[in-house]
Amino acid sequence: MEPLKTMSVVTDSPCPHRHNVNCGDCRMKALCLPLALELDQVEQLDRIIQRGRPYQREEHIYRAGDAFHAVYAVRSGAIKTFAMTDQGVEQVTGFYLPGEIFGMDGIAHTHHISSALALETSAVCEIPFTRLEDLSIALPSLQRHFFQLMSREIINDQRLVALIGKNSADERLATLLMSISTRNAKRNLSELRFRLPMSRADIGNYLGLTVETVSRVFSRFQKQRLLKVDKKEIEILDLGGLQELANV
Amino acid sequence: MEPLKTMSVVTDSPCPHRHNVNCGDCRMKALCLPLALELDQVEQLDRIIQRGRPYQREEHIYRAGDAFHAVYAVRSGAIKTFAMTDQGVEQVTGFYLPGEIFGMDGIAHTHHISSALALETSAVCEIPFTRLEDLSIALPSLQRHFFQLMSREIINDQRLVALIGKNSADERLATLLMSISTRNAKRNLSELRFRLPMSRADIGNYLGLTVETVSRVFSRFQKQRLLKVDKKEIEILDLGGLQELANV
DNA sequence: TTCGCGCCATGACGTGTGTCAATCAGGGTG
DNA sequence: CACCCTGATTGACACACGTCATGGCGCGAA
Repeated sequence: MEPLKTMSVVTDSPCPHRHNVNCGDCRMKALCLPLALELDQVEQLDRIIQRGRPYQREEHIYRAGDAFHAVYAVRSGAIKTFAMTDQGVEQVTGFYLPGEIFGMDGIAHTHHISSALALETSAVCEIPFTRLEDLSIALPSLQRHFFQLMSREIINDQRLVALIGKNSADERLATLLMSISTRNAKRNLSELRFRLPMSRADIGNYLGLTVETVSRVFSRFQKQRLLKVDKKEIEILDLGGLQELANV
Repeated sequence: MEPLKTMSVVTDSPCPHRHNVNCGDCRMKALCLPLALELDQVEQLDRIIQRGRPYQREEHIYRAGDAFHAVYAVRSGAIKTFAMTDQGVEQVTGFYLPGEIFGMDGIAHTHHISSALALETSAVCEIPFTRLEDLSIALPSLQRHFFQLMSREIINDQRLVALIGKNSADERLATLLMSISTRNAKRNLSELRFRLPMSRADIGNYLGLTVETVSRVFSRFQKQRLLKVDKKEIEILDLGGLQELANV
């Protein structure tokens, strides 16, 4: 057996969840807010960002009804956001991976209308919103970058509407898998082998399908030699075939 | 026959599409961008807004591929926005009524990725985006207001995802009708009688349904005495019943 | 007027996905 | 070890909605 890779969270370099990392040193800086900023501007942003201890699996970052005061960036792990319809039905609204921003739907109101929880142990940067607003006035490129981030969120949601409204179960799941694959590639992880952080139920909820259908599609994809599936471990055997199914 | 009501667009008071109206006099100012601004700030905003001649039915405000340089506010009429999937399938992404802002999905890129066209004769305010950004730096309340507008767009899209992913055809159409009804009420129009500006095909496309299903649901709603339907003219007979079906 | 064309409505039929139920594997606990 | 519990898989069946086809209505053109 090879030596243990990470003994504890206190180990200072290789632990992905350590929280004493500033933006300049963060592995995700190329994907995240600092993208459009000069070095000294990144330092200004850095000073307003708050980093707490990592969240454990199933722990909430915020809940619907909480006062809204920040947006969040994922540094490690995976986050799911979801809303409740007034009949008490959960609606998963998104899965967020390292380098991605979530919580922007809270800006419209004084309180969150959706919730966010960690799907696995996750480190999260908290960006107090009023201070981000102030800084955006001082740094026009930050303002622009944040407008663009929100616009991208709108585009993503619209694509999801199209996906759910017009595509079959196979196409929906293929699209989600391709999305995770390409997002992994951006983070220099394998685009062919990865572990899904969310349950089948979450996937179904997100894609407008039942758990049973999600399960059947996974089985079908295995029979067609598109995937190798072992619980949450996914290996893409035929990226081209999956891409063709996916709604790009 | 009674006297003609509006002889021409030059008539200065009752024509809903006239374009020589500034924000301060606009009937929609309570719903639109100026909402959060002081009087002198509204004047500043007013100076950057461009108002052209009204758009005719089926005329494009912008097309996918056009350079992005502005967001838009509807002053009269009705606008539909839509994207094309790369297989050439149209996806209607929204219907916009007077006082509402559209085009925010273009901010993320240098070019529009969706298109917008007038469903009927419509007057539209064009808000050049770089000037809006500049002004947002000078007027923090404008920056905040615009962040909130975009956030609201995100929330709307997420609700649409839930609607399409989890609700029946009846519930989807009821929700759209209730949405139009309440938006009409905000504009001091009747919430019980209105004319749908879009075709059955547009409704179906937006809600992830076929034209035939939309047609059948309208018929069903008439049999159940929820609605009176005459082509595009809608009269809501049982607002409570419709509300109950709607996903609020 | 008559023709043609969109748009809408309605019926017959097929099917993809939901529903319900049974079973299984894995992980935690006593 | 047995036990339970949650998540996942698989099968049988039902049904809501899509598909295909027909026909009507209203409107503009000739």
